[in-house]
Amino acid sequence: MTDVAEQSLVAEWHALLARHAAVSGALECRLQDEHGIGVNEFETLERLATCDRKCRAADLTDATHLTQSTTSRLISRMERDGLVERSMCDIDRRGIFVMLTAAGRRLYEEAKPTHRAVLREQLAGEG
Amino acid sequence: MTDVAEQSLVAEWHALLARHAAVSGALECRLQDEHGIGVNEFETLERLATCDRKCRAADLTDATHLTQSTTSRLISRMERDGLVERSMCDIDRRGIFVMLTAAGRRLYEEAKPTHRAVLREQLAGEG
DNA sequence: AGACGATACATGCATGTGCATCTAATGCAA
DNA sequence: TTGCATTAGATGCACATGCATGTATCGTCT
Repeated sequence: MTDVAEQSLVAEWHALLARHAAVSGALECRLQDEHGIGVNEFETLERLATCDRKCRAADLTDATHLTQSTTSRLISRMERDGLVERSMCDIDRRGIFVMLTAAGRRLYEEAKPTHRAVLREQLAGEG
Repeated sequence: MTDVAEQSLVAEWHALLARHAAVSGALECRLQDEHGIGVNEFETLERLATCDRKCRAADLTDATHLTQSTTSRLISRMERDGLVERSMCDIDRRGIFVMLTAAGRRLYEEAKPTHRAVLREQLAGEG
């Protein structure tokens, strides 16, 4: 690999880092300020809202790119805040289902326009 | 904005999230396993190595997309591990200079091929 | 010179994170 | 059926992170 090719690879990585930092930072601020949730909470709400209201914990791990343990605690925090509920998974009693509460669905609907607006601002003309 | 345009915006964001998670996750693993450092440590080493060996703390904050306090602690950890040194900044006594030690420079040179290899694997054919 | 807001960095504190591990349930094999 | 490796999720622990704030210095204005 030539030096110039390597440099462009590094530049691409730095661009990816910068874009991720910009978008997730902006989302984090706006979602926190306007709705009191973070990016991971929003992604979790969205996944649950578009998943027939019933979702395994492992599905949420995939959706958020977090680890299994972090997902477990995220669910706990959201449960504490009344946004989701855990329920026993009858087909596999090791697992759990996570479901949106009414408050969780309401918060998702409220936060969604903010989320989309930030994406429009941050990703404008770069698709 | 049409629904389809909104969906593509969301898809673009999710693609960015996935790419970031894949590349930074792979870098984190490989750099940790093979050299005992994380992505932020590597970016800091690289910045210092390509910056005439002298850098203000604030410059490192920019390079890593971290906050100021996190950067301060990152420098502390790297100083504890013998990779960098803090020195008084004579032109502005509020600030500090951060410099690579010989060990820090050696570690950077060792880790750089790993870093580039992971970028090649992860970013292949997507530039 | 003296006062005051701005800037650079450090730090106390609460919280988020991953790793390793634990428990319980599953599936498969003997 | 019993035994054992595997899987789902919870949790103890150490550590990283950000926010708010503290300290010292700088620059400017009077």
